[in-house]
Amino acid sequence: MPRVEKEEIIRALRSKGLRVTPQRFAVYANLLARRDHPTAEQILKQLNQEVPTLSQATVYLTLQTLSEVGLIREVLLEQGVCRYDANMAPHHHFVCTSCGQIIDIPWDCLGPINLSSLPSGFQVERYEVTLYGKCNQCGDREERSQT
Amino acid sequence: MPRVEKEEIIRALRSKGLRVTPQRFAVYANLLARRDHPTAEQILKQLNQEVPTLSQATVYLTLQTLSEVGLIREVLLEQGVCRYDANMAPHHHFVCTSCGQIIDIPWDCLGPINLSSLPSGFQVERYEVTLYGKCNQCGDREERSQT
DNA sequence: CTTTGTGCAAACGATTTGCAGGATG
DNA sequence: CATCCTGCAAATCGTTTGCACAAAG
Repeated sequence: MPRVEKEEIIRALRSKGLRVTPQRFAVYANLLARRDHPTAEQILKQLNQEVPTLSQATVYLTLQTLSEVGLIREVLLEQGVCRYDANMAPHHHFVCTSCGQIIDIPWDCLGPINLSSLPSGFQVERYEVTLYGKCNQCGDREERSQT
Repeated sequence: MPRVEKEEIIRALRSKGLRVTPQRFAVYANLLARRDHPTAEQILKQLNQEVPTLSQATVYLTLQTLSEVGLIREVLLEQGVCRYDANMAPHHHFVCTSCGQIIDIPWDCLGPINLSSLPSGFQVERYEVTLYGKCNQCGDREERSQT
């Protein structure tokens, strides 16, 4: 769990012109501490154990706000739910087709993509790769059952 | 508009064990003829001009069915809506950050991705790249306004 | 004829909104 | 103390479901 300094979180929020409220702090800190790309509901559920009164609307609104100012990003990989990620470093995603788990893949694990034969007229600002397959655990499980 | 033979559509549906109904035919044919990754609602709206009585539920259900049997695929690139694509050839997507347009990028326009330095334990079955930037029209527009 | 598909309307789940009171800078 | 944020509940939006009837093979 990458512990992030309180001060750093406060600085980040202030730097975007956002007021530091206990709710906003809690949501952002929670997301920074997780690597599982939670949904708004999952964040709410987990936080309600620590900060008993955190309203649903606030979580949704806060995530939207943080996303707008660029402190977090949306991860859209399944129909119907929006997941969030506080890892703003460019990176790719691996989606396990068995368990649905989403794993961050550091940018340098995939070589740079050659865009030179892209039809002209496209100005690419950024890109990301989504890999689909079996994760460590699901791959192992499959092998064992085939034996 | 890539015209697809009626017979071919019927054959495709039958090959998946699906009955050929006017509604199913219309939805699939419509999606095959479009390159704009429409939402269920957009398909419904367009078809209701030709086939006046096509219910909302049928469109949603049909898209779900076609997606399950592998004749079409879901495209999840914005929060809250599911778009569909009848182009089943592997390909990438370009998303215009100005107009939101989604454009298919043929597989061969991007060189193969080097997966060799991926941490072990990942069995990649397939992948796709999402490019973000300015499309032809939006890029031009921007240049002109800067002059 | 058996089974699968359709239409309708109600149900649903995730997310958003309006508004009044509360906290931040 | 002006502004921004929160909580609550109701509203909204995309999608799904139950059920009775209709159509496909």
